[in-house]
Amino acid sequence: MALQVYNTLRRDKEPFEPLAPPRVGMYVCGPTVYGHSHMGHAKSYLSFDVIVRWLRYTGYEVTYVQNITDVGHLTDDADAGEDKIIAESRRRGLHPMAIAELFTNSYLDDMDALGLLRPDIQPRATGHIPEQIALCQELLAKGHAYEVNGSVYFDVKSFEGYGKLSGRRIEDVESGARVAVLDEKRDPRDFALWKAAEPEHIMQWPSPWGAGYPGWHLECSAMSAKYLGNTFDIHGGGLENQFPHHECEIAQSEGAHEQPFVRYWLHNHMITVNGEKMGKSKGNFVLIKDIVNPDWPTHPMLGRKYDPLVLRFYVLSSHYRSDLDFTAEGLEAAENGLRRLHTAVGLVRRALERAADDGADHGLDLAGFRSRFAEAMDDDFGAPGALAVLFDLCRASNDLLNSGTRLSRAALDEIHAVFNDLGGTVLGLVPAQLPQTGGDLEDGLMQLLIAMRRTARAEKNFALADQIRLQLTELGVVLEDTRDGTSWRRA
RNA sequence: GGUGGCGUAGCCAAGUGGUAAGGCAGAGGCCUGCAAAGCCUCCAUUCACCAGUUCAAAUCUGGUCGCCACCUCCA
Repeated sequence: MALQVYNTLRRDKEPFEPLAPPRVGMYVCGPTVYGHSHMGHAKSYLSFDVIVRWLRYTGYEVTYVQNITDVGHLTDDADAGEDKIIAESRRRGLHPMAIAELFTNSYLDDMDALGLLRPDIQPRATGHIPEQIALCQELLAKGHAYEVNGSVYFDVKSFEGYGKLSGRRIEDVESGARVAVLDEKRDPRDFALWKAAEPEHIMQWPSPWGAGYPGWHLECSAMSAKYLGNTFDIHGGGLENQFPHHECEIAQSEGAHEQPFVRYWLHNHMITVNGEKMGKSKGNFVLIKDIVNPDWPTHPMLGRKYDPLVLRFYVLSSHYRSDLDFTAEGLEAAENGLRRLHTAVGLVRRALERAADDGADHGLDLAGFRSRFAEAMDDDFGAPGALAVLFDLCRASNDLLNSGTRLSRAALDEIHAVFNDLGGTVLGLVPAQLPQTGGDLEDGLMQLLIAMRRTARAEKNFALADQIRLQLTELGVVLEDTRDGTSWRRA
């Protein structure tokens, strides 16, 4: 079955047919860097990470662009309020660019920890002011925008497609109910492309309309066009950005370029925490560092830190297009599930270490596992179903390795390759180095203790053998006796 | 109020017309000096509820109830 993707534009799954295969242009709305990344970011970027990985695994040459927003989004609404980065810079007494730098680095650290592939291009909004001004001019020239008092607004009524992504008819988008209407706008639904800056506004740039700064939505239209062209294949982002952000992007891009903007719109659904919406205003968001960074204070809800891959497993255990409730229990279950996967892979790797060229074949239908996995992923990137296939393979593989059959190196290599390809390359859950083992010294000491225990057991000195094992357990180290010898891991 | 989505076992979660994947938790067994890990067996006659279409529905249609998201900063 060929890849099917759910396209928000059509509200249905459809076959994925890129503009110029095998090339795929993909743009995902990146973070506004004014705070540390939270679970919402984890879900979104993890989802698109696996989407990119699957596209590449199946042969597409993906150019993955993800912006870094370091200016322009306001605390309030499109027309009033303060730039969030400037607000944070005031709180911390740092220059806005220092804030952007600080949280860009924080973001990248978190994403690296979770094993995300870096996007091919990560353009900054402040690095693309000329492109944004040019787009603004284009829209003015085409009659889609107008200038008032040094600000430029998009004329929503001039673009008939406005509302096609979010399913809103333009008449329904009644602004003014909650947003104070600015007198200078012709229509309350019009949105800012360029805002005139007060003299004291720190982040401002010269423009044909005077000193100012770009509006909310402009950067994504300008930067996606620069790096992916006026029409490209995939645009991803969080569901909450569907309206108004993505709707406005479409208006800007199609208004300026007069050709379709994006072929497939993909939206990931949201994170809740203990059943409640996670939001800035609720103050209940859980940071990625809360969960995985050992140098960060422990979150009271969690009590301890987790391997970053546990978080990855947790997110991938639900579909990107369904809501995910974040709970301590869920994280615990994810940790156990991930361990099961890692145990199975570890078993194969240990067997591989002492495998010989001769030996039995595995007798498994590995092609069958691969094709079932592909079927799940090809159905709108169904990671949960793909994971289930991997667990079936775990059972089959464990069973085989515990059965006493001596498998040939080639047979073990083949099993290992499936775990590596599907669990590692595609899902990013199987690292080259399994997390159970420590450094060289640690492992050396463990081998010493394991050898001493082996001697004790050989001499039937079970009291000593148990003492070693029990005291290690208290230290958080678990010993496992297998037919290939004793291994250890952190509890 | 407008728009969109969801409701599957104790929990998480696949499945979108052909007779309920997988994970966690739980029970029993095997293995083990004892464990741990692993393996085997069991764990939803049933998919919020009510009608309807069909040989056949968790899957389609209509209705009811409940939950959520967006419309306002958020991934």
